[in-house]
Amino acid sequence: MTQCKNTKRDRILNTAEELFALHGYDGVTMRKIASGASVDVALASYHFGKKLDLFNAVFDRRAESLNGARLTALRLCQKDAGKREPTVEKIIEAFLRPLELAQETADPGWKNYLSLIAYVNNSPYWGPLMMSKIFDELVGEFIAALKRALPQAREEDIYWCYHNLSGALTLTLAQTGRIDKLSGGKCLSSDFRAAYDHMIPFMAAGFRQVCGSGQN
Amino acid sequence: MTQCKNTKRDRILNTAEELFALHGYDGVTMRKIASGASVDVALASYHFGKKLDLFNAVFDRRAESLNGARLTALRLCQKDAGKREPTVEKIIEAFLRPLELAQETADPGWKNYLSLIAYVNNSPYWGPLMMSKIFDELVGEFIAALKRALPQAREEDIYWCYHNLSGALTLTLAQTGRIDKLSGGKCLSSDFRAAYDHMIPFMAAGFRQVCGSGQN
DNA sequence: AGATAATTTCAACACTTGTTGAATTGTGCT
DNA sequence: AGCACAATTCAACAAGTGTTGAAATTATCT
Repeated sequence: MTQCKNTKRDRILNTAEELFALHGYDGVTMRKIASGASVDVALASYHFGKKLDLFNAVFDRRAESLNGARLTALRLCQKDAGKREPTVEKIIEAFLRPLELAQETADPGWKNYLSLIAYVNNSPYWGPLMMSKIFDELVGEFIAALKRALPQAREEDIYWCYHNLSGALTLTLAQTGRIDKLSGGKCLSSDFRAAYDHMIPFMAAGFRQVCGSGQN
Repeated sequence: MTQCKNTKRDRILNTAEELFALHGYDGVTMRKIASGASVDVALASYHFGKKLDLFNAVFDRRAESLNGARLTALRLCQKDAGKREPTVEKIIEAFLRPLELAQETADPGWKNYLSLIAYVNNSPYWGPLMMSKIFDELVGEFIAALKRALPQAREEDIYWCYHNLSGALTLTLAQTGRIDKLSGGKCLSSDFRAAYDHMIPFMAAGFRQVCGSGQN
């Protein structure tokens, strides 16, 4: 767990994380970051170099921890399944639940971080530059597991289904609050539990529909 | 259909559309727009006022046309269903197919516009400001239809399912090309037909799973 | 053709941007 | 204490920002 030291260096990272998630890379200035962190402008450059380097530092900071948690969840559900392959539902749950946990932490940094991931993943400019280096390996593991759970599926179908999953997840991470208004308050973007409790069976059913439903 | 006059005014709109979709509001300068449109900087201000007004003009330009097409598709599938309610699948298809058509137009403006919609919809800052005024009414129609098609569903479940649909759609519109790399070229973001052909049954199955499956 | 209005360019404004080098303060070590 | 080094601030830079008013050009109409 990334602890929340109150050094100026970490305050810069936290503020940058929050502002980049809300306004995107170009919508944030070094001065706003510095001001939000109650720090001189030059200090951010001193610690991180160029603005782009700071952006990358924010992006990388929680990556290992997050990937570790998700991979552990996958390994665990594979262990639970014994010799058989885990269910599609279990695999998807392993993919998603660690995010719910992160978002529910008291530290708002994780919420901001995941919102930043959503921003990057949905951006035609940043997506191709940033997503692969951090997430491709992990996603590959999950896709491999899904292929084994759906052995009769065509490979491309798996990828299209994953694309749907990734999109729904991305919008959830973004925390736009749109569903709050649409539903008239009946649903809340901040109710992560409800979001994932609905997403998991929804996505599992979609996978089975498109990829042919064996017993998994 | 918004025609593609080559007036300088329209060139400004088209270039702004393209750049806003790619880099977001703050990632684009009036000068880059002007330069891309081979036009003086001051002309954009002359025609549209402030930068934010230009952004709104781009956002509004194709809205009516798009909403009209989607509503027509909904009405048509309702007509086809006669006295019964249309299938969940048919409703979702009416929601999505007009977008595919738009993206497949020769004019790249529609692709850019929908990518811009994706940017706005996924942004915690812009989403709440811009999405409602244009899309709430239309979305309300579709959700009402889905409620009737799934009469035993709890209202909140419908909204959560719609949220999943909206997220997957958003990532598709964004055109990040991420699936291209992930799948090693087996899937292409630019293959809109394949994207929607997979999305429709996937989403319908998700809705039925979460919202209880009557005969619709 | 000539008058009027719409369009387009030019030049400039006040302000903000990221970044840097020098100066200052703080910290840890012996 | 004194020294080395990291952390932090200050001041300033050249470049880029949105916006505007006046001038110049083009279109429109009688």
